[in-house]
Amino acid sequence: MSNSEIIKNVSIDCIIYSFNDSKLQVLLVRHAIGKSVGKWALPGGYVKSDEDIDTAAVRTLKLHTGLEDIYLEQLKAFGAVDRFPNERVITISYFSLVRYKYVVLKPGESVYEAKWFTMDEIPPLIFDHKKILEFGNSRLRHIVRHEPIGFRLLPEVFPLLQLQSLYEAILNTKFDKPNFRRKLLKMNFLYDTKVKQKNVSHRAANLFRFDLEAYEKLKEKGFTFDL
Amino acid sequence: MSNSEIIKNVSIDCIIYSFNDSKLQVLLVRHAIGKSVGKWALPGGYVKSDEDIDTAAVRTLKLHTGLEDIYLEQLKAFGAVDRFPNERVITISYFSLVRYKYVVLKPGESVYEAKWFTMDEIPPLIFDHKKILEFGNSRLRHIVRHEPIGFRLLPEVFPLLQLQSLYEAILNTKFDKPNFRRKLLKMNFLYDTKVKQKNVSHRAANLFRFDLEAYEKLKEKGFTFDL
DNA sequence: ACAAAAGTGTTCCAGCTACACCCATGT
DNA sequence: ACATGGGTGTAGCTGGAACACTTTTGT
Repeated sequence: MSNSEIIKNVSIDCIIYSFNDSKLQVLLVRHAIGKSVGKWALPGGYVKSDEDIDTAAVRTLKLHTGLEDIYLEQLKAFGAVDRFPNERVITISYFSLVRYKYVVLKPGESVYEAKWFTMDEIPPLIFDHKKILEFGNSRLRHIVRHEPIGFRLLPEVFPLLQLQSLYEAILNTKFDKPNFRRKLLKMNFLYDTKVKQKNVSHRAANLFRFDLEAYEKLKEKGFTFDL
Repeated sequence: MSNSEIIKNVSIDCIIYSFNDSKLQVLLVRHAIGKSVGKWALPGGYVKSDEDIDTAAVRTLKLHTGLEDIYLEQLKAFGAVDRFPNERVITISYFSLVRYKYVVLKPGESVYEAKWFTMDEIPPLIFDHKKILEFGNSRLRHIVRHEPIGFRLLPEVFPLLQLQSLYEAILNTKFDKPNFRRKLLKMNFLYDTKVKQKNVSHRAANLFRFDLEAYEKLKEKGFTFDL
């Protein structure tokens, strides 16, 4: 335990998304202490006086998922006077995309259960966490169409159809398979590993990898991802 | 002066944009009291314990511009440990678009000068305000292409070419006049008032008005503005 | 008459949509 | 053999880019 103080008025909450079983999932925890014992909430915590807010978010994320070096972006600060009972706490929300299989759920301090939920299973949440989650969802839908971040939810190599289902699930649409394929390949940041799927009861697909470096170069040249 | 307390660890800073003389401008103020006397800064202030953060932003905006009911959106929280000297202050930045001619600059309390600057005239700023401003600029460039908010910087009625110059200035590009015109008109949220410009030494242009209601309806139907 | 900006018309072409079709692999 | 998804080809349409052209107003 660090010996540094916390800032009483500022907290962090993280929306942690993953993709499994063809569905978008979000990580929730049940509080083991404090006013909200037993209730579900977004994983969160306070900011320490000697750490940056981004560092606090990384710490929170690691605490609940064991993961570091993850896509993590600030979402929005929520600061209604009455959002937190009795005290004034402004929360800064973050959102994060993780690869489902890499996460080993381990309830951290002050939490006795951590669990993935699909969007139609979300239980009642404490405070304004439902609002935060909804805000995150709409941001996710937006950003996923304008930046190639969907890859962060998939294994490092993946068949194209899996990428397509991911987008279909998040955006709630259908894409034409041949056209989706061509469109993405033409963007030139998907590297064909030439490795094929194993043990599938149909023709094995080639596995692709997202080439971040190639994407960065394209972006410098004015390319913008748009789906 | 309100009798409510302020939250010591949380401040608000506003990036207030306007458009004049074919250029994007931003409002800066010079501090009259405190550690940064005489230095230029983004207009800001503290959050009171009995007001929402959005309310604090609206209050700050009104203090410096006299304006209410303005486009104002949260940008991002900045919370590096060392961003503020000696104390720990996390700031929540907002950005706002106003109509230049509606603003009467009146230095408020604790500020002895308020002034518009174009982007290539920005003086040194206190703390991390330069970083905040740059973040705001890139957000502005992004949002302006994906939501029709450019109108907030223009008079309520405007000729199309003025809209085009606005976009050209913000995005630093050139558009083809006929094509720009057709593209925007086809979107069906510009209402032709049929009123013409006066006293211009060339054919008078029709003045248009942004029809928010029409735009909202289009959005519901899945339309997305893209420039 | 001329300058300057408003506004219209039209050609050409890239890129997207829609859909038909063939390929590979496990049961 | 057939079901399932992988992957290619292509005809047709749409919308945007480029640019020529006409119109209106003030000096």
